[in-house]
Amino acid sequence: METGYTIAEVSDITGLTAHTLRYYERAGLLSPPGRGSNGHRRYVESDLGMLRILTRLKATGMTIQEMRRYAELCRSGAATFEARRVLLEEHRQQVLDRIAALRGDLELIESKIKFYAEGDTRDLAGP
Amino acid sequence: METGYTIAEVSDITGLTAHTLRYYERAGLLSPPGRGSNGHRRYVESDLGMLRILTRLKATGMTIQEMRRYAELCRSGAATFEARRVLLEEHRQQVLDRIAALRGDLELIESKIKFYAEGDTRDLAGP
DNA sequence: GTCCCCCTTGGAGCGCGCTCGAAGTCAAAT
DNA sequence: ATTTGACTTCGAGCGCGCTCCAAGGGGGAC
Repeated sequence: METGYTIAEVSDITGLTAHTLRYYERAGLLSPPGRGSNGHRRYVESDLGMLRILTRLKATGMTIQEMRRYAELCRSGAATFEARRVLLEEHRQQVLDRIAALRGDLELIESKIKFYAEGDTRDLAGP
Repeated sequence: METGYTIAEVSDITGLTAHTLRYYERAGLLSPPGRGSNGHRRYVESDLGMLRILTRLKATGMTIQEMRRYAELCRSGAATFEARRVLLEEHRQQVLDRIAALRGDLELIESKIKFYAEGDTRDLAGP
């Protein structure tokens, strides 16, 4: 038995398809993993750690480009800790801003819901 | 002077390009507006009202397909008030769920920020 | 041997939501 | 009369993030 995880195992663990995992590698989000004696990819724990944070970044709206930038910093060693922190803090702020914007957008939607709930035929700007 | 707004005026008001406004019409989000004597589109207040809600729906992640469904209900008259309310309430819940998910995703990102801020070289799962 | 299944690569294709370009019409200004 | 400029239609093109396909290899079970 070889050490590490096959692409299928990582797919099961992360919920990403094998196709997507190879795509992430091509896109520079994931450093090319080692290979087993049969030439198949063998992923290790740190790959899983990277995928965990990448999926959170993606879920919060980070683009592939920005994720690549983060991944590049990670590959450049501990000297980039500060740059990574800054990058993540900027992203954090963007997410907070987006949550605030969503709340604002919800207000109009909720006023519309109220309008429909009241069956209010008075004028409230058509649709 | 003809009544209503030209496509350029609506573009200015909404921030959507004229191209996008025509696209929304093609896509069934906006009922075809009236035309001036020169054949140009003349938008009216209710079109602006529709665009206001559409932009909020879009900003909160609704797809064009779903917006078309809403627009179709709007075109079908007051009998669809209840259906529109249900549609908007379902969307509202999805947005609330998404906000909650974003908050959850932020937690991992923030733990990572903390890790980098402390320059903590102890093991905390690699990248 | 010969199934079967998982893996490999390279490259094409897709759905979304625009975005743009070409070619033409019309009205007002010069 | 010509130029300018805003509008019209139709259809193609684009960037993103996958998603899928074809063709092939390697290894275990029977």
